[in-house]
Amino acid sequence: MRATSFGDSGAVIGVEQVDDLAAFVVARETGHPRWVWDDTSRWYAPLLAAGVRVDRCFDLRLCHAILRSSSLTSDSRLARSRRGLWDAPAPAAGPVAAAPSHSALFEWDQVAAPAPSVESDPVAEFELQRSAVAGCPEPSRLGRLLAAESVGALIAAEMRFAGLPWSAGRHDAILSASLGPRPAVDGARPAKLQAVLDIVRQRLESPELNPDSPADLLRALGLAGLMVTSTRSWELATLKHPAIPPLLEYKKLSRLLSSNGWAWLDNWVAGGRFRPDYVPGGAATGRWATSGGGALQLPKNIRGAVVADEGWKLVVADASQLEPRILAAMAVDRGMIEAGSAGDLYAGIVASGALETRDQAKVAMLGAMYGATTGEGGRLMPALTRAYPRAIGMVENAARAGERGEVVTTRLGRSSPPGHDSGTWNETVSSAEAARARDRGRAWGRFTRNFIVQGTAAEWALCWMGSIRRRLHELNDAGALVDGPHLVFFLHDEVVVHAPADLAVQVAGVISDAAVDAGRLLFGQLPAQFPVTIAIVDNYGQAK
DNA sequence: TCTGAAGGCGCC
DNA sequence: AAAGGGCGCCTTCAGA
Repeated sequence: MRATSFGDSGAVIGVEQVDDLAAFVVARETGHPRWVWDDTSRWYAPLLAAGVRVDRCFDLRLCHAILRSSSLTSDSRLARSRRGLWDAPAPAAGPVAAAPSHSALFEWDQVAAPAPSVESDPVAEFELQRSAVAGCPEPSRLGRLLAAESVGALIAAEMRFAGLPWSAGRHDAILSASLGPRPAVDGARPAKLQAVLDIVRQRLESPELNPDSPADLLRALGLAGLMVTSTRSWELATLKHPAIPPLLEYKKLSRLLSSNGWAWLDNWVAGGRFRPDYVPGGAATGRWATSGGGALQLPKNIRGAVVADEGWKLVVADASQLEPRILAAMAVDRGMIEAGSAGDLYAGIVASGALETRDQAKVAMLGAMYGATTGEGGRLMPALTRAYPRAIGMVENAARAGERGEVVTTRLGRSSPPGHDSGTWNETVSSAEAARARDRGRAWGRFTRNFIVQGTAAEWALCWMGSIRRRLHELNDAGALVDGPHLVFFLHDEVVVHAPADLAVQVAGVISDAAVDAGRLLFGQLPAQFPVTIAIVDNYGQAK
């Protein structure tokens, strides 16, 4: 493979043939280059396997996706170019692969860019991206986003490499306690699940009932005189009938078995580690997704199986009330920022006299960010709007923009996907069609309303993690990644660090300091607080 | 027999 | 008690 070096002046310093990737990277890493590559996991996974860490990178595919749709770069050559190879979705990680045999690898400092040539050529793509950023109205903001997105990709690869410490024994104990022992035959119902089902069948007088089939269950409920339009748990819970409690219990247990039962354990845990396939930028808002293993839906009732190694601790941290705080800061709503300054934002809203109870404050804020129109959330909106016109005005504007088919943009510059075609609304003749078009428009408005908040919160989280990573590296700059404290889990506004016990308190400090860093990266000197709640525990189930 | 949609539910 | 945003995964079920 080939590597091209750029210098500060923007000139190409040299092009080299690379035979041993790991040795090549190790030799240059002391100069703190930024490694530019087409896909982080593809290049970094083999490096990690070879015991090599890198500080900084630039992930061309992830950054291309941001620049392709950002409203800040809509005039760029990149945004106007036809969709191509760089617009393809992330390749699935799969097993840790052998070193790639083609494409190119680059290091970069600060460069200016000549014109691109071949579409699939990473050098051309890199230069196209650099010119898009340089020519946009907010290059430093967008630059921070691209750096944050890229460091996220490094972290995703490192977390997959390190794995989440997982005790198969504890997991089995949790399953056995609620479901009964693992059945000898795969696919058979465990004893306790079967026992609960027997009671349901008996009380519904429906011995053949398949409780996993909504249609069949609906039929059986109807025959028992229970009129209900769906089999959702919350709807069933409103019914008074002796079959309902065991049925709800069955649903809970059955969910545990099918999603995180023994089959999941067999598939996803090996050598005491759970290694999810993280997909940075997997959601349109910039949130991560995962592919396989359902890592972002890890149920609370099995988190006790996440157990620190002997002599190690889990440092679990989550950002408190992140999204409303993000909204307050992006809108520069001084009143709402002030409400969050003493600790509990919702309590602060009550203290300001805007609403009566903490519960009201919470429901109203969620309603504002999600677009509640009815229910308590909808009813409380006028009071909330009076108290915090800037913050609420910001999400309202985002909603209206979405309804008009316009794009909205996060703090650092990630834009929403192209919206619905607002033109069809006026052109439709049938009133039913017009109503559908209006509903679609409003649904899109709820999406764009939430997009600016969720997307900016995702940016904050990336900056937070990036800073945690850098600070942890300072605690362990000589050893291998897993010899010192390292990130092992990320869940939108929550992180878990696996740390030697004697460093756990220091790690907690790192995580708090990093939250301050993240606030500054997004909002400068604005006095917005982003407090984190931290627990030092032996297993994840003990946190919160 | 395979595939995709729908119903449902776990997480934030 | 229920409603608003983002996801992934499991099961059933209808259609090719």
